[in-house]
Amino acid sequence: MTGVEQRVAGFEGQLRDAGLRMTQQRRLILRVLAEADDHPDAKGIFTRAFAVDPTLSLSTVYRTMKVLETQGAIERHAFEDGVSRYEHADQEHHDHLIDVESGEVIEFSSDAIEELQRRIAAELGYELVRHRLELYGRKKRPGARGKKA
Amino acid sequence: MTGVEQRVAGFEGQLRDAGLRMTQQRRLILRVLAEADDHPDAKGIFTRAFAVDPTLSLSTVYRTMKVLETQGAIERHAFEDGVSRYEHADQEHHDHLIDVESGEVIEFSSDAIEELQRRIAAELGYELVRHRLELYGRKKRPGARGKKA
DNA sequence: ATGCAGTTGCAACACATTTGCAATAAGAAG
DNA sequence: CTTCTTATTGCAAATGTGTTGCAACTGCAT
Repeated sequence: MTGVEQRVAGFEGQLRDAGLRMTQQRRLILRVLAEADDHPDAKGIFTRAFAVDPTLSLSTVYRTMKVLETQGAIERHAFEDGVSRYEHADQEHHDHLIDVESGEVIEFSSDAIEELQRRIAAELGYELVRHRLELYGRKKRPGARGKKA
Repeated sequence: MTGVEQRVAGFEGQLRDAGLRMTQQRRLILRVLAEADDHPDAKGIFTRAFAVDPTLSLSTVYRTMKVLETQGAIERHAFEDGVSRYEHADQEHHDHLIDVESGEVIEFSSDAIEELQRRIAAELGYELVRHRLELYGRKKRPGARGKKA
């Protein structure tokens, strides 16, 4: 819902407040991230941005991701494929379900699970700081109900 | 509880059944894993085993871990530090809580959370294949109750 | 004791990510 | 609008974890 323009402008303000500069490459990367509706990795971001500005370098993408993560502007995830994937952080907390066949990433959130995790941590004598929850599943055919006959 | 000897012998049988050989280095690595009560990474396993047999090579550790994982003898985990960590698989399923201050890994299991995950996946139209759940927490001081005053 | 695979050690390689460094460009100041 | 300071960039080289080709070696079945 939030406009891409506003989102980029928001990031820009955040950077400036931290004494950092809003460069052409950061603006570009920010735009790519704001427009992404998936969870691209550094190379994916680089590819999309490179299409717009062929002078951009991959290391700048990595460095920018680090800066943005520090600023809390993006979130980094590492699913089972090992590489870091990113998404902008202007949305509420959610976890991920990964389709083991297609690799597609579906976002979901569950208050019940959040609460349960907090309780489990508490029972172990810990205060929950954060968590990582990834479900790996296979799409059920609409017709099939439960286990296959 | 299970004796280290029996555990190693068990692994040995598994390997043999799969037409694989029980070599000195595998025996050694198996022993290191059986004796480990933490979640060492390849280098950690190598270091412990190397202390016993200085002719062992790191690549053998990596190769052995792959074989053992395929045999279902060990489980591989990748926490936030990125490297693969291993533990023997002769125990029931459990998840991990990592102490953000000390890095200590605590194991736990919860039927409630397992069930909840299955239900969430089902609601999204997926059959849960596996999951990854890691809680990151800070130890509560015994005296403190809930949030600090 | 013998022979055929499965295994090993080593070095080279693969890949994601980081970093040193000189050149460049934000953006504050004048 | 020019100047100046220094954050930032591109490039190449370096890391770090994990993999692999290959010749030598060794389980283990016979």
